[in-house]
Amino acid sequence: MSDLLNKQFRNNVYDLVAVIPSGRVMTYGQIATICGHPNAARAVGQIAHFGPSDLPWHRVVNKKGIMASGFVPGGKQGQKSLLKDEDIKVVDDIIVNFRELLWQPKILS
DNA sequence: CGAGTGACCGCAA
DNA sequence: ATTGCGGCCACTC
Repeated sequence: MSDLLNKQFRNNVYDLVAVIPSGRVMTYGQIATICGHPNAARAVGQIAHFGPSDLPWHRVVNKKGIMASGFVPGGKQGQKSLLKDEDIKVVDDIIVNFRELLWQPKILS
């Protein structure tokens, strides 16, 4: 049972991250909340760390709008480049207009 | 099986 | 406003 729930949570996170459009960012807390675990932001980070690299983790940042990843291929440098490549301006590792770029999905289907 | 870690968040002093 | 602490969840040792 618990295993299934854990798996579901992971699957949810994967799905959500995979749906993040280019030029948009999302916070761990937001993802965790939408997944059904409001305070499982840390878990999202763990899933991101051990999860597949097929997903745009570089669009996932912490509540401060700072790139917490740094673990993505290329390190923070690559991360910043990727974000900039998507019209996301980053200054001092902080996303500009982060509030505006924050993508809020309309409830998981 | 038990304990520790971590790409976090929120609240209290 | 800033700093410190706890709590939650998943994964590894």
